Amino acid sequence: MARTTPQTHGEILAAAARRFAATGYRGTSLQDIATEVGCSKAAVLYHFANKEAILTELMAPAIEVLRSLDDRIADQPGPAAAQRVAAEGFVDLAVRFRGEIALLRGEFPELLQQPGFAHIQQISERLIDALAGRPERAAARITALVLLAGIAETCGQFADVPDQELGDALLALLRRALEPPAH
Amino acid sequence: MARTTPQTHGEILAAAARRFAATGYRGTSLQDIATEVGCSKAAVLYHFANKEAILTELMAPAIEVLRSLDDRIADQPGPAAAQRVAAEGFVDLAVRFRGEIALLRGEFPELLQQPGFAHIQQISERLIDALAGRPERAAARITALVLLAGIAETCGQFADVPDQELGDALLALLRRALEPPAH
DNA sequence: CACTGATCTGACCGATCGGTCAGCTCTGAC
DNA sequence: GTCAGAGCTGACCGATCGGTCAGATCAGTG
Repeated sequence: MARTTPQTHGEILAAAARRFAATGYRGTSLQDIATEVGCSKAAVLYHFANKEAILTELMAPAIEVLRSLDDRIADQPGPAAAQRVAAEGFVDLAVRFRGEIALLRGEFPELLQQPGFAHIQQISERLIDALAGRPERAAARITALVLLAGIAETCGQFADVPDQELGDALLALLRRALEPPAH
Repeated sequence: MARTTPQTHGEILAAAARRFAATGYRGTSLQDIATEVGCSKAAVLYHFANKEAILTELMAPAIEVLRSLDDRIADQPGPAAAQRVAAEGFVDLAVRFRGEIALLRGEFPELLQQPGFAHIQQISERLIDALAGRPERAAARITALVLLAGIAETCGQFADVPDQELGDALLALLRRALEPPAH
């Protein structure tokens, strides 16, 4: 019965990803994950300090890319370049990590308030400003927020669309919808 | 101590709306609502059959408008007219009921699967097809879904924006972003 | 006055949650 | 052969959840 394999850690991650995608983070219990893996709930908590640690590890790669996108946007010389980099970078992020993003489906607000994700909210703010181009205009901010939230909320549903096709469609949408920055 | 007023029903509804808006449907317990009202949890369940019944009653007006919009879309002679009616009707719905929609923030997927909201999902499907204009094209469907989800997810955050301004911004966004139907 | 029905309460229920803990088993090093 | 430690288990914990129930309170009616 006892597992001699130290790969349980990875199996738990994979099982958690499947369960989170199916029923959400809150809607998935540690027992659900344990059952999917075929081990006890205590075994899950042997490999991870707590439930949030599983989510944090699953999201780590996506968060790292988001953080580097934030840096790249800050390095741009002007709002026009920042908007272009933000749009392309965010679409790339959404397409590449749409599986991971889907795990958070419908739980962004709550999860972003957890201690481990506090800085994500600030990055999102800057991303919205960059996308808006003219963040002082309410309409521009509304546009950027709708598009950001819409892509984040739905990209996980397009698991069967090829990366290239999805990326092209989203980028075309952003180019049509976003308002160009001033001057 | 005992309330002689039969207006508790309304007070519970108002309190539930506040709590749902603050912490979401799942994140709000019957005890939370009772505390906000200043009565016992049992009193809440005296006025409502169960927790879902509170949400159902809160959402009833918005759902009724959504249903009538669905009918109006079906009555249109062609895809171009259907797209126009869908866009204008959905924006109007989102603006007028952005308070109610905010209650569902981040819980659409789970809540739509509850028995009382089963038909909403089918209406949403038809709304997306109408907005897409050319639903046979993947890119058009992606665009429509992103915009629909984005507006639904964010409109509750614009409580301080006047109806007119928010409606204009959203409608302008849809007109820029949606692809015209074939003919 | 007695009675009724609407309103509301506190105590309680079973289920489930995230998390803890003592201890078992097996493997590899010495 | 012995021992340490990694991996894992089942039993258990306190908290919280939605929901139930018997009964208290009170207004209105006759």
